[in-house]
Amino acid sequence: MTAPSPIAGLGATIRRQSTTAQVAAAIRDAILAGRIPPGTPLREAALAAELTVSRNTIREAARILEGESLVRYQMNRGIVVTEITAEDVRDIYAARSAVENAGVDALTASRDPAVYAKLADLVTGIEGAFAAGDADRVLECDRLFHATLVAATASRRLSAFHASLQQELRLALTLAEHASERLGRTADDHASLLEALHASPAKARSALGRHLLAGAAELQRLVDLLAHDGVTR
Amino acid sequence: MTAPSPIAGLGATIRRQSTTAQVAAAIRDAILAGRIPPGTPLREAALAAELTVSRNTIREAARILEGESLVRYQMNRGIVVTEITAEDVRDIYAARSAVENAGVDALTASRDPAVYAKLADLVTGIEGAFAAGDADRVLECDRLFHATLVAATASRRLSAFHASLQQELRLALTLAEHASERLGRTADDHASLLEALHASPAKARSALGRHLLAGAAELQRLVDLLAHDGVTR
DNA sequence: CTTGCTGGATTGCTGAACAATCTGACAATG
DNA sequence: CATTGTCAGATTGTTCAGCAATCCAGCAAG
Repeated sequence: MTAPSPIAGLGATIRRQSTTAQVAAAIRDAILAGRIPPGTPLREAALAAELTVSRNTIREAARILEGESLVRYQMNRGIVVTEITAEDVRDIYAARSAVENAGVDALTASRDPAVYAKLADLVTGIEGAFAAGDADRVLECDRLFHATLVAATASRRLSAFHASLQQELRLALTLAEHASERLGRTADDHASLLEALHASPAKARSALGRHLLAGAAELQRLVDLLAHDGVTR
Repeated sequence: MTAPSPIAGLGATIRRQSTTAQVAAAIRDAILAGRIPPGTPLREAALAAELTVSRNTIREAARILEGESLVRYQMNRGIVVTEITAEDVRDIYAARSAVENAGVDALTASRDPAVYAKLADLVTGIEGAFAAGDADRVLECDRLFHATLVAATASRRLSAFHASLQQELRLALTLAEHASERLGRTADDHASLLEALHASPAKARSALGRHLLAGAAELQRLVDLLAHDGVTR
């Protein structure tokens, strides 16, 4: 089954990235870091010049990002960074709920101690980062916590979908440069959530439901607020 | 909130499709219809000539299809129609199970009679199509049945994800030009599944689980079989 | 206050080009 | 005879210049 040359255990594979992929990554990073706010039209010529790359390459990269719904193509109007509405937030949280509940089912069925350990680590990670005032790391650990939960389903596609949902949420979060009150509750929530995961499936489900609902409500409020101020458009 | 010119109720919107979108649609159809079997490399120049379109346009379309995972890009080797493995089938059914269970939860919570009616219609549609020997329509109704179930969650993203999963499965099915035995059980399964949906959430979940598991097993067997014959590659 | 027009900006798509890379075959080598 | 080197042809990755269609803002006219 393996390759005919089991010479060395050099696990390192040479990674050649296409220019298109690099461009996509660059733009993605810029968007997720909030350097390009939602609603901004991306001028192809400008981007091409900026990245010293052909306009066609930009377009291909944009198609990729469109597939991740980070960006939308408007006919004859070009590329626009996706704007997240309160309705979108509701939808995303509904989807997350469905997917993460599957994770809960898988975990409470397998009771895999490795997963529980990882989750516990992440909870302490959140608490530590919060104490240190490192907002980015709090969010990162939060993301990983939920990703780990979904990973318990052992389905690559579910994990990918979930990652995409979290990426979209991050898009909304860029508007809200570190809402500190939100971070406060994050730590407590995850601790009690983990507790519920150790208890019964039913408790876990309802705890997760509450956790997500709270997050959704807060983010929705935020999005609505900023939409009224009309920073973009 | 509405447009400032509520003149007429002409619901028809002019639909201008980009060439890229049309090309993507054409290729997608060809793939899903089995006209281009999995594993086939798509030569850009040939496609461009065939569709009387520029090579760049083909590439953009391919990026779109890549996002739907109908096609993969291999560095310096170009576009290849995605091949589905038995492992993929397992993964897809796991994901479907998670998503459709969310549909079950939503439906058994709302008890929306409209949804039940639609599902009942589709079951009779399956039975009718099967009696008439119309395999395509059977599969179509099957798809719609499950899509309707997921639609009960009222989440656009969940529905989109589910549709994508079903599209991937269709990719595997092209190999198996109408496995007639499979169709036989489909009718019965859905009828009893609908019954369970009327009963309790728990019954519905387990019925759905059995239904999907059976489908997965059959399709996996099929894929493995065809993989050994090595029709492609 | 709507309509019509106009010029500049930008997109959608094309067609040609060229270097880098892959593929398969064939010769050379030990 | 299995491995390695070499070479030509095919194909991809990317660039470039260009043109028609479309959008947009502003301004003139009704």
